[in-house]
Amino acid sequence: MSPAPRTARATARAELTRAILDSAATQLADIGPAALSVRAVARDLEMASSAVYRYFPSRDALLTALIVEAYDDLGAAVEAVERAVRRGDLRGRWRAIAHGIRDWARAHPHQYALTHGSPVPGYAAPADTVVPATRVTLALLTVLRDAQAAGRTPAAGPARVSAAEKAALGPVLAFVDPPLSPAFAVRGLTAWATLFGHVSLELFGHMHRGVLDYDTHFATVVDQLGADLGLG
Amino acid sequence: MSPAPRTARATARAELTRAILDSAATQLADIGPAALSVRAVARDLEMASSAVYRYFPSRDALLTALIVEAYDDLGAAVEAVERAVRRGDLRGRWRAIAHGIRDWARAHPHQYALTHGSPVPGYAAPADTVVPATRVTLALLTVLRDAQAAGRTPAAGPARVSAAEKAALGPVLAFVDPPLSPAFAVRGLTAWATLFGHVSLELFGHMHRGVLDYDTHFATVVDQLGADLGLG
DNA sequence: ACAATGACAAGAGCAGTGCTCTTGTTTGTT
DNA sequence: AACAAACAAGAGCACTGCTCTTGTCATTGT
Repeated sequence: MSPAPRTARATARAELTRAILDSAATQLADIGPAALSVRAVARDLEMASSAVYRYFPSRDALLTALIVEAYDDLGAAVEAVERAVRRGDLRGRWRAIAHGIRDWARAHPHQYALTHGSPVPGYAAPADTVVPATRVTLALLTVLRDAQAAGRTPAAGPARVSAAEKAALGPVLAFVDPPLSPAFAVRGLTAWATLFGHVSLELFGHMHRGVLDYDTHFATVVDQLGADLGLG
Repeated sequence: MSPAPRTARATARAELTRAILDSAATQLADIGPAALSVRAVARDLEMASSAVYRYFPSRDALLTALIVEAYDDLGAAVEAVERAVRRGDLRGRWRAIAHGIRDWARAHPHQYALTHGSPVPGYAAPADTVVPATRVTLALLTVLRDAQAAGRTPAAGPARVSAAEKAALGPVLAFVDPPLSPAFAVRGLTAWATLFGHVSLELFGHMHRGVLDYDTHFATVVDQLGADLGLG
């Protein structure tokens, strides 16, 4: 993370690192994470496979870099569509985030599988990935915070949240400032799970193809969740 | 699927097939699906790797068999806990199903990843898997049907379901008899997505470890969904 | 009872993988 | 100019899924 001197060698290294990532990203989008091969990347760049290991110490490290990029790409996409909505239009912002997630996932199924599918076996997501992974969660929580600040309250649901659950929520409440009320947080986390559950079930082929019109149904669910959250 | 003659050869084949599946299942639970190796299975059974291919034409076929077994295992586990609840206790049945899914997933994380995680790359789930995959969905829909028959109605949510959404729901309504009302189906599908979304986010490490007490929070969410469904 | 047929196990082998080690070259620093 | 670090390339190891060939056994038809 140091500024890296602008020597010929340093710029060459930076360029090659990017080239490796780009080639890997292309392969990832084409054939999926498990079939990603450092030898194939090396072939694509017309270099020796052993040379790639000078830039990424292992295949997993390369995969990790791709995961970080995917999270960032998703985060940027969601933030972009959400930013385009008038601040006061809480329902619109919620809709933008929800559909933004699904649209991105459908456009980048392999990346979505990498970030939100089963973790690559024998591979534990390193710390580098958690910060970029937070971006869309933060966008969602921010909308909830604004809703709370605007005096909205979750429409339905158990009136009061048990003390145990309040404790269970813990630091989640303080992810935004001012902190979320437990009731809002519970509904918010539920909506979050519903969103990703829906996208996962759709993308991973669990909603029997042809039996359901995803576009329509997802829109219905999103609006329902929005209503549950008291956004409109 | 033919009754298979009871010759010495046939029984030997059946036994070896089972032995292969058992060894593969053990490996799967240990090291995950991607690391599952037919050569390792062959080593475990002290046979030539090429001999395994006489029983399963490819590694994917072996994986498919394991997926079917996993779905059946999950289905059986959920049905077992649900059956233990008094029929009239709709909320209890719902809770049993929900917690049954999560408990099974936590006890068999690799199997869960196989069934509900990202599909193994370059691998499309064949038709054999869809029937066993339906078991838990059917259990959930049956509870909803019974709730509907008992006069319950979804607590919250948009009063009426749009015509487009009714059409989108399509055959899902008729999965049980008598068919589900659209309002119930929407809520039910949403709850279904929330359930699996929650379990996936928890198991795949997206809910920041330590920040949330899963046991308590999941119970809260389940009860909230139950209330949304009008089950108590 | 015998011979033909099919199922089977085993081994060698191919093409591919991640990764390491060694060798020789280029670049940047003192 | 001298030295050290960074680099590319190649060979090689151990592994993978899978195929093909060879030889053996059980089952079946005559």
